[in-house]
Amino acid sequence: MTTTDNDTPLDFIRATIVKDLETSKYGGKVQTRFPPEPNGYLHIGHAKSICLNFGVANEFNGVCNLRFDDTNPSKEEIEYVQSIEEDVRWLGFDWDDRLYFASDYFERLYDFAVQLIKIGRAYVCDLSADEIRAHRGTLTEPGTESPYRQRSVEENLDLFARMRAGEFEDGSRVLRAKIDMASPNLLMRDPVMFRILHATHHRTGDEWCIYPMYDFAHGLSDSIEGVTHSLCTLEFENNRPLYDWFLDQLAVYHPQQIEFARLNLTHTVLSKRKLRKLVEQGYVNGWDDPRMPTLSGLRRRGYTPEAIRNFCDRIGVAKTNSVVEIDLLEHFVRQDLNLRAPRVMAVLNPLRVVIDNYPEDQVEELDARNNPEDAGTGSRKIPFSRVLYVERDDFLEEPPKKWFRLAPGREVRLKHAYYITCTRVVKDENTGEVIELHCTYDPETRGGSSPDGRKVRGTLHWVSAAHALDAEVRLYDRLFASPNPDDVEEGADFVANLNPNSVNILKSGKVEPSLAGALPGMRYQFLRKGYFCVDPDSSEGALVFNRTVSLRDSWAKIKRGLNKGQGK
RNA sequence: UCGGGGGUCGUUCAACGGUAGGACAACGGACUUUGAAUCCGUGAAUCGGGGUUCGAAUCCCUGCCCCCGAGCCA
Repeated sequence: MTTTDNDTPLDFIRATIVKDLETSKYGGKVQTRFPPEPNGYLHIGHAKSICLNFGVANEFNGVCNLRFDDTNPSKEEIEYVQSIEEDVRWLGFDWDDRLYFASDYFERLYDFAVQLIKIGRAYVCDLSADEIRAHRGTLTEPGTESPYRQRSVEENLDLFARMRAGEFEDGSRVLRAKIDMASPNLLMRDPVMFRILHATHHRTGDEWCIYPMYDFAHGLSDSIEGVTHSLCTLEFENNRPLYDWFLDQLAVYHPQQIEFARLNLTHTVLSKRKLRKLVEQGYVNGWDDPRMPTLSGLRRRGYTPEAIRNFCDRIGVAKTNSVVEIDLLEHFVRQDLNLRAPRVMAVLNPLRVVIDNYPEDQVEELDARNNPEDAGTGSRKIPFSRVLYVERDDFLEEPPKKWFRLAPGREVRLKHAYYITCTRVVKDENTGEVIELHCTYDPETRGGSSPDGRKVRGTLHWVSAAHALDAEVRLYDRLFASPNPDDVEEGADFVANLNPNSVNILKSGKVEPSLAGALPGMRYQFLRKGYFCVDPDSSEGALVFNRTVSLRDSWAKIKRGLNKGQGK
C-alpha cells in the first residue's frame, strides 16, 4: 500500500501529514521512528505505536527508523534490544539498514551541549538532586534560580569537560539548560541535560560517565536522523515546548512532535513497571508467558501478527484517553485464525465411549475436511474404531432444556463419522462418577448423514482411543479477573485482581493422530473448542498445546439464561 | 487550579455548519455435519447551561468532569 484510501477518514496524525505534504513543509518527505528504551519487552501497546510509525511511513512512501533510546545505562540491557528487534520483525515491519541508537549520538550530543553553554543557554549546576527539587518550586509557585546559574561560559566549559573526564562523583553536578525558573511548565525550569553516571553502558561500555537526559537526546536524535513527524504518547505533551526549545536554540533541523493516546486494554496491564513485577515476582512464567500482553507472550499464545495489526488499525489513533475492551483483540485473532487454522479433533477431558455394535477389530479411515472456510486445504483421513473418547462436557445424565448433546437415550452425530445413541452409563461404584458410556451406532449414517434424513441437532468431536495421541493442553484465560486491574481495595495493588484461573493445565488430552508431527508455533482449531497452538515446550511424543482463544460459545450463554431462569 | 490536553452508543473510532455512521459487545432470527463461521435484523450516544445560525457534535460564552506535569526515568 502506497496511497491512502480516500474513503476511510484519516486520523488526526495522518491528516496533519497530508497537510504537511500539501504545503511541502518537509519537502514532501515523511520519516518516522519507533524509539523504544531497551529496558523491557515490547507489549501490545507498543504494537500500536509500531503500526502507526511504520504504517504511516509505508503509506506515504516514507521510511521509519528503529532507534533505541538508550540514554540510561543503569536500566538497559542487551537482552531487551534483541527481543525488541525480534518482536518488531515478527509484527511484520522492516527498518532495513536504519537501526540506530541514541548512544551512537553521544559525541554529537556532547558537542550540542557545549554549543548551548557557549551561547549562554546551559550551565553546570552543583546543587544536589534534593536542592534542585527544592528550587524547582511547585505547580502553583515559581521556582528559584540556582546560585550556579550565572557561572561564566569559560567555567561552565571547564566544568562540563571535567564532568566528562570523570573528575566528579555521581550526582555531584549536572548540566542544566538555562530557560525560565518561573515557567508555568515545570519542565522548562532549567531542566537537567546531562547527569554523571559512572555506569557501564551496554554499547559504549565505560567510554562515558555522563549521559544525556531524554528531553535533550530525543529531539536532537530526531533532528540528526531527519525525522519529520516524531510521534509519541500523550504524557509527553508537556515535553513538547522543551523539545522545540533545544532545537530552536541550536538552530538545527526541526521535526515536529505529535502526541497520541497510548493503548489501554481491559483485563491486563500495560505498564513496564507492572509487567516487570509480574515476571520478577513469579506471578507469571517469564516475559513470554502466554498470559502476558507482551508481543512474545501473545506470539507464544498463538496470536498472529496479522491479528495484532488488524487490531491496531481498528482501534484508531486519537488524543482521547481510552481503554479498549480485550474482546476486540480476541475478535481479531478469531477472525484471522478462522480463515487459516486447520480443523482438527482434540478431546480435552476424555470420556470413554464403547460402540457396542461396532466390530471389535475394525478400523475405518474417514474423510475429514481440513478447513471448511478454505476448500483448497482439502481433507485428511481419521481413524474410527469401537472405542472412542468424547468430551466429558458433552455428556449429561440429566440434561437441561435445549441440550442437544449426549445423554441417556439421545442420538448425536460424531463429526465426520456416524450417529450414535447412548444406551448405557457406567459409573464408578464408589464415587458415582461417570467413567464410560456404551452406545450403538447406525451403520447407515457413515460420513455423518442418514439416508432417511432424520435430524440430529448435536454434533460432537471425538477421537479413536487406540489411535489418539496424548497431549498436554494449557487453557489460558484473561490474566486479570477485573476489567481494570487497578480497581482494588484500599491498600491492595493490582496483583489482587489476578485471575486465579488464568491458566488451567490439562494433562490427559487426546488428539487425533494427524497431529503427530505438529511443531512449535503451528496453529489449529480444535473443533468446537477454540484455537490452539503448539508450545515450544512441546516435543514429538509429548505434545503441548496452548489455547489462544476459545470459540465463541452460545451454549454458555443459553446455559446462563437457563440458570437465571431457575434462580440459580 | 498554575500550565498543558481531553469529554460522541456499553467500548472504540468517525462525522470538520447540513439525515450522528462503522467496528466490537449486547439482543433477536435464518442457516449449519463445529451451539463455530456466515447471513439478516433490533436496541444503543453528542457532559450540563446559555448564545450565534434557517440549521450546531462541530462556532462563541460559561460551568462540570477526566488525564498529564514538581526523576539527575523515558
